[in-house]
Amino acid sequence: MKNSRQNTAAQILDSLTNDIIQGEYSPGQKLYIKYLKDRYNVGTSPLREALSQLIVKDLVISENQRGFYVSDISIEDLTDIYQARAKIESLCIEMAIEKGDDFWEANLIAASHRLNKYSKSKKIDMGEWQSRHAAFHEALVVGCMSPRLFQIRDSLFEKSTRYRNLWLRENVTNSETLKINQNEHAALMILALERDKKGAKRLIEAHIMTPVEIIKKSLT
Amino acid sequence: MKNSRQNTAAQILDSLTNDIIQGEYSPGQKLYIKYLKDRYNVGTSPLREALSQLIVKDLVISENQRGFYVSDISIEDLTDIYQARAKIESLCIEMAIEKGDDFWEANLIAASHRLNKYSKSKKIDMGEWQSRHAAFHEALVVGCMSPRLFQIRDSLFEKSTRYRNLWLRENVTNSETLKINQNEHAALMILALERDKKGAKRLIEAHIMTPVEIIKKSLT
DNA sequence: TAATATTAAAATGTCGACATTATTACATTA
DNA sequence: TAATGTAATAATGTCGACATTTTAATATTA
Repeated sequence: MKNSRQNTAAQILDSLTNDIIQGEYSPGQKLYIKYLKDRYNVGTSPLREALSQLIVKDLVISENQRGFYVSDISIEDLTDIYQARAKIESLCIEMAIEKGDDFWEANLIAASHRLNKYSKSKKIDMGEWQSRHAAFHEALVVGCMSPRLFQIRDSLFEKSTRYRNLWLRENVTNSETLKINQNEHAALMILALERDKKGAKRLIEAHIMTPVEIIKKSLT
Repeated sequence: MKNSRQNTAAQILDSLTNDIIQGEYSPGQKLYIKYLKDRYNVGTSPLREALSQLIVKDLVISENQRGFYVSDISIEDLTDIYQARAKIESLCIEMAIEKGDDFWEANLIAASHRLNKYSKSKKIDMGEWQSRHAAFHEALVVGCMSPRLFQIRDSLFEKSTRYRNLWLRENVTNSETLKINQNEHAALMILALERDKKGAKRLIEAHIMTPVEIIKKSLT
């Protein structure tokens, strides 16, 4: 079976991206070509093509003749990424509130309901919760209708996920903070439906910045 | 002489990026591996590594077993990119106005002066003008102090440059529009120094969106 | 001993070869 | 003629080999 629509380079890119984000490789760690070839069972070319793409994605850095390294992390970078995320998300929501139509509203209400119901259920699978959580936030911004802004949003989210996961490694999710979170989500939806741009912007920025202080502590 | 701090892949990435942005290759054009190898005198590996990076930069797309193509352009993409640029630039200026200190102000005044003086000179070299123009806009936003937002700003600028250059191929720069432009620059600086966020945001967004309609016509 | 030089080992980056897949040109059939 | 099948040509994507450079280990000198 030599199938799969993707070529080896694309597959290895997915695996590597995931492994770096999940903290399988530590920040700053050297990525030896030979080791990676063995581990993922691939040849030099597709591996290096994947690493080249990871450089552009800021997950890997390289020095000529000195190889590849997982990108470093820092508190400055953490805050910068979250700050940028907050501002972009805020921008998307502002535009969504300006442009959003009935379908946007309906879809938002539905996504909110799905997240809300699941948050109150007895046994919570974190994967499922994250999926519904992401869907809710996407429903908020999708009305802004800008592919480029979504792309920027996604890439910033990917970068921030790395920090969040490094933090999750040591901390189990607190159900207390989950409830506060849930209230904010409800409030966000209402502000959006009321077309309250200022209020929605203020809240989403605070909402996104909330975990920063906690993650900061884990990093020191 | 086998020097240069960069490796072949990095060099070829620069050349290819430039050639695509300058319109050396047309949108949608197929990029044959063999042709590129001959043209840039490189082997398969570094070439494919560069092409892989160009995919992430949205300048190239690839289909498995069907090779690489220069990314297509469209009016929708043109407007989306410029719109996103306008919003990001606006965001950066807003943050710069909030955070900017005396040095930011001084540097802004200086950059404005350099652009202004050159714009009034008799013989204008377009390269030099663009350089001073870019420096002025950078002086405006640099106060926002966010590496990630700058990165986003740069990548969007690169993408928009492609459209602008495609347009410049057929149209010589109009000295009339240059003057209107120059007035806007002066106004921008004043608004920034007065810390008028709303005014500066409104103007910069309009300023960036100005060329869109003209480029649109060239594309049809 | 500390600093420098020398050698050995290891890792990187580039190339051309080759198997696989896609495309084109041509032939066959209805 | 149009549609389908077949052979040939061409292009892609992957691999391992190899030259070059870096790193580590060891020896030499002041």
